[in-house]
Order: sequence, then structure tokens, then C-alpha cells
Amino acid sequence: MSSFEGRMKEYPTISIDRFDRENLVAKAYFLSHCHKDHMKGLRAPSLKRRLECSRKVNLYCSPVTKELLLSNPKYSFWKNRIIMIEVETPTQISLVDEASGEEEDVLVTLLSAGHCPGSVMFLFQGNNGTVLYTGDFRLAKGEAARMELLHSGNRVKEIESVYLDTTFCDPRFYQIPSREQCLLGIMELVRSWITLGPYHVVWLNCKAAYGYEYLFTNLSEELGGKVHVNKLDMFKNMPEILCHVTTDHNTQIHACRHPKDEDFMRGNRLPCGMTSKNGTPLRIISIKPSTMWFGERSKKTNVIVRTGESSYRACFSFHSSYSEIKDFLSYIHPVNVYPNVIPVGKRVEDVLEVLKPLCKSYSESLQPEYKPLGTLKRPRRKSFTDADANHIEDLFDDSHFITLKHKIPSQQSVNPVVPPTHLLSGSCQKDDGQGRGCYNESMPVSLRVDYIDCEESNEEEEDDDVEEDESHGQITEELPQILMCQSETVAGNLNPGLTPRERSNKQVEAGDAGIPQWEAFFRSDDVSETEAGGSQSPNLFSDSDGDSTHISSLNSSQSTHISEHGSQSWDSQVDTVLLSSQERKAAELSFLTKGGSTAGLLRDDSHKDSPNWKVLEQNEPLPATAETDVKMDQLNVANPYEAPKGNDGSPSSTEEKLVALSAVGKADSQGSSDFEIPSTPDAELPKPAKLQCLYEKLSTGETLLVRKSQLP
DNA sequence: GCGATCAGCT
DNA sequence: CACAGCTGATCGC
Repeated sequence: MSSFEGRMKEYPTISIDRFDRENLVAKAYFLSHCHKDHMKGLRAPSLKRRLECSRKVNLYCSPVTKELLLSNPKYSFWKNRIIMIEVETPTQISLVDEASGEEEDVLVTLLSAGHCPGSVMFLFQGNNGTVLYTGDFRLAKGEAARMELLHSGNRVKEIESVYLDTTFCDPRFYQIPSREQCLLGIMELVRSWITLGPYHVVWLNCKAAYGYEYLFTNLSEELGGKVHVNKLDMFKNMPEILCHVTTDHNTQIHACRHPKDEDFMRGNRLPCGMTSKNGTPLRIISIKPSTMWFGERSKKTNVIVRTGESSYRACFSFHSSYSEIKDFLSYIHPVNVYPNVIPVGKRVEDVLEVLKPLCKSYSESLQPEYKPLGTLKRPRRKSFTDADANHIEDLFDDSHFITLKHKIPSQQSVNPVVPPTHLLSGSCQKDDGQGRGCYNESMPVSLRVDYIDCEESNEEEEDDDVEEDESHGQITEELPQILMCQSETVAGNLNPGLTPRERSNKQVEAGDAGIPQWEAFFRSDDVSETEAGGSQSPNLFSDSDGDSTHISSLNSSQSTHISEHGSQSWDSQVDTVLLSSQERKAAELSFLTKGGSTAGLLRDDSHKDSPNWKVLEQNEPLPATAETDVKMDQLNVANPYEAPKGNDGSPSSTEEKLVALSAVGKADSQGSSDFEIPSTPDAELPKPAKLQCLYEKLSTGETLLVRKSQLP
């Protein structure tokens, strides 16, 4: 939970996500997203009074946040005081001192935060420097590098301070399975259950908070049935969500709530009261999304864990993992960082100890950079690409070194960077309609889940999971121990109707101007993360099993069994759902054979606002990140708060990609074992200085080939 | 009666 | 366990 007090040092007359106490005198308010712990005081009488006297005080937020906020009548008094700002649209606002009439202009830019619908980060630029307030965020590795507006020309903006979501800034959360992997796991579990018959239903035990919508929409889209929810009026202007949820309880996927829902479940009853259909009792399983309940693990685990006869936990996180946080921060490389959250059991100093080394104030004092001709303003070694590395001797021609590493992988010389063309105020630069009129209408060909056997990979006993073992020890005895894994075709086919949703976006955009632009929260660069995340895993520094690439490597007690109560006949057919090392490798292989996705992916973004994200030069080795993108592109699960990508891709050379893969090499395997969370990663880490160096390299996506050569 | 706070519980 | 709440009890206004 956020412990941010509402104000930033640089702009103390602005209040963000806090509306009580000293914030009552703010000149402007900002709300990053619609979660209650970021809305403290927002409907207090004191603030209401303030609004009535101070006519120039407004609340700024994203269009989606405005919509969600005003869907609650308790906040309707804000109606005429909310100014929505489009995402990625730098907008100037005036901070007015109502007593003196003095004005101070600040440029604010909203950047998608990937936390929940409408969630954004705020980038402020003004007389007191550039600061970034992240709100709550879940951004995959490399995503900061894709944010055009965090850059100035071809380098990251000079950012004075970052107010950072540090919810999982704890090595225990070193790695959290990507959103796509979690979704995939849940999807397959749900699918395998509800396809058993019309009376097999799933209850998603989701907290009331916003943030699960993409789960609902993807499940609905993939599996063809709407998700039952208690309320949907808040989505009334969000067709992309609305069309996947329903208040009709006659469906197989439920996310409805009831104060006593857990009790209901024990009585084989859904929270909405359903217990049977046509006189036939329902067969209900519950899936409870949990953030790293998976916590600290010494062994690999699954994104889905069975916790009872008919209950499951699914890994799910609205917040960035430890490594994602560090990647983000090291890329931004601000002078200062302020944690918004102090994880339980930690102190501010503990968190800062992790974050400070990633800041300028620390790194530059520790190891001054060589700045040729005094022209460089920031350390250059941070931004190498693999291709750049080949030209490293060219010390004085550094312009191409300072590149948006992830964003413009190696083609700098081919497609010179053009500064962003965004202008102030309201211009919606995201004309992504053009050139993309062709939407893939093909609905998700229902997944052809070609299960293949895979070896059980984790024969060692998990000794820290009492709950699971206790809860169904006797059940697992009867259940088959086979882990079923998806073959490559699954990943290839997991390419749902994302484009239709995109089409919806367009329709909305084309429509009523008063309706928020949903791409603001469905917009996506891609779904990259896994491999990149893996590549920065602590195993880089250890000698972990290089072939442990199982996503679902779990022992019997952890495996995702699906069984009917009392009836085992079906069990072996649909056992575990998740991806195996083979699947993983298959994905890599498919990456190799299908080719072109990287180009497609990068180019796909070019429609949006960057003329630079062109087709990757085919003769250039791919940076690790690009490889990641490709893989996840093929998994092609929607990235929740951002727009789906088209699936087009131009052919590209298999050989070049082989180069990239081989460069990633064996350590890449760690990337694959996203769920292997070493208990004490720090134990094997190099010293801080070295660490920082490594992280900077990691953050820029250097492949392990490079990295290895620099390891002791 | 309402709001703030806290314990307890997902 | 950890996400982000909700409920109910208590206290003050």
C-alpha cells in the first residue's frame, strides 16, 4: 500500500493520490488510478469545501480513471472539476495561487502504468526540474525504453526525481511471472475445466479492485463465454470490457462477489447464488489470483497451484517485480529516487540501499564517467546495443551510443532518430488508425491445445509449501503425476482476437469525443518481458541449472490437477496446463522458424507515434530484448492495459536470430525458469559497484555473450 | 448519522 | 501472507 504522502519535493503545490491533511491546500490534484488507497481524502467534506471555495482547483487524471471515478456517485461532486488528460499527450497546466494570482506552468505527461485500467504515471516538467511519479505500476523489462515521452531526442530525459512504486522492491519478488504467463496458466486451467461440460464452472476469486479486467476479457475472448460480474455500469463506456462481462449468471466463468462468498463456495454455490443449472448441480472450481503467495521459493513453481480439491491459486501481480523495478529505475537513471511504498518488514533505508545505486547521484560519485570533450551529459556505457558494442572503439562518435536501446535496436544508422513530434495541449498524436484499417477479424480460433507429455522436472521435494501438501495430499495420491505441456502450436495459436478489440478501440475513438480513448489503457507496445526478465535473474550470478526452462516444473503436490470430485476417469486427460521446457524451447524454435515478428513488432509501434520504430535491420544481430518480444509475441497473449499488436511481420533471417539466441546462450535458460526464485539471490551477487554495472547492462538489454565476458 | 481509525479477514 | 479491499466496532463531532 502506498505510503506516499501526496507531495513531491520539486512541486509541493501539487498533490497526487492523497487528498487529506496538507494536501487540502494544493493548487492541483492528480489521481494516478482508481484504487482506494490512492484516493484517501478524495471525498472528504474538507476537500469538498475546498473545492467550493477554490474554483481553480482541479483534479487531473486519465480518461479511464475519470470514467471509473465518476461511476461512483460518491465522487460525482468532482464531475465539473476533473480534467482528463490523454495518455502520452504532454499537456501544460497552470498552478494558480488564488491569493496572489501568480501562476506557474507545468507540463504534465501521462504514461500508461499497466497497473489497472486507467492507471498512469505522471511526468512533470517545469521550473523545478523533471520528475516522474509512477503511481502503482507493472511494467515489463524494457518498457521504459519504449516510452517515447520519457525521452528527449534519442536519450532518456534528465530526470531529477522518481517517486517509485516499490511494492515488491524486495529480492523475494525477484521475479514474478509475466502477466502473459499468468494469464496463460489461468486460461488453460479454466479452459480445461469448463470444456468438461456445461455444468463445470469456474469462480475467479478476484478482489473487488480494478485490475482483473484483462483477465476477464481474455478469458472471454478465448473461451467464448462472458464473465459474470456483480456490476458493470462502470464499464458502460468501455465496450472492450463491456462485451466480455455480463450480469447474467448463466455462464461458466464467474467473478461475482458476495460478502460470504468463501462460505458459498464451500457449499458448492457461486457467490451469485447459483448452485445448479437445470436441476443439475454445478461443478465449481475456484481460482484465486494471488501475488506471489508464491513469495520466496527455493524451487521452481507453477503459476497455478492447487490448494484444495477444487481450489487453485494463480500467480498474478499488479505490480512490478524486484527486477522489473530495478530495470525501470536503472533505465530512467534519475538523480534521486523516493519509494512510494515500504514493503512490510522493511525500512526506507533498506529500499534505498537497493535503489540508490541505480541513481545518478550514486553512480556518478562512485565511478565518474569519462566524458569525451565534455559533451556527454550522462553515462554512455548504459546505452550500448550489441551492435554498438562492435563500434565501441569509436569513442568520439558517441551520438549513436546514446540510443533508446530497446526501442531502436540496432538500426540507428539506418533510421535516424527523429525527435517526438508531440505538441502541447490536447493533440492526440496517436493516429494509429492510419495504415491499420485492416483488422484481423478472425476470432480466436479456439486453441488447439496439443498437449504433449513432458518430463516431470522437479523431483526434489518442496519443503516450504505446507499448505498445498496438506490441503490435498491425499488427492494427489490418486491423481496422475503426468504433467501435460503445451506444444509449440499452442503458443502459435494463442493469438486471440486481439485485433477485434483494437477495432473496438478505433470505433470508440472515432465516436463520441466525450468518451475516453480506451487505447489509453489497452494500448500496448507488446508483451515482452519474459526472457528479458529472466536474463536479469539472479541466476546470472550463479550456476543454476542451465536447462531448467520449465515454466511449470513442479512436483506432484503442486501440479495443476483437474479432477472431478470422486471421479478420476478424466483426470489424466487434463492435468497440468502450463508450459514446459519443451514448450519453451518450442517457442524459441518457432521464433526461429517463423521469423519476422520482431520487425513486425517494432514496426507495429511505429504507427503510433514514433517514426523511428521501423523494421529491424535484418542483418543486425538482435538484442536480447527483441528476442523476448518475439517470443511473447508468439505467445501472443494480450497485454492488458495496452493495445494489442497486429500479427504482421516481415520475414527476416533465421540466421541472424540464431545469432541472437546463441548470444543469449545458456544463461537464457534462467529467463525461462521464471518461476524459479532463488531464495537468496543476493548471496551470490557481485559487489555493489559491479552489480550496478551489471544492472545497467542488463537494463539496456545486452546479451549474455557480452555480459559473460565481463563477469569475473 | 457520518467520518476516521483500527482490528480482523479475506 | 504480501495485490486491495470490506465489515464491524469504537470514538468523536
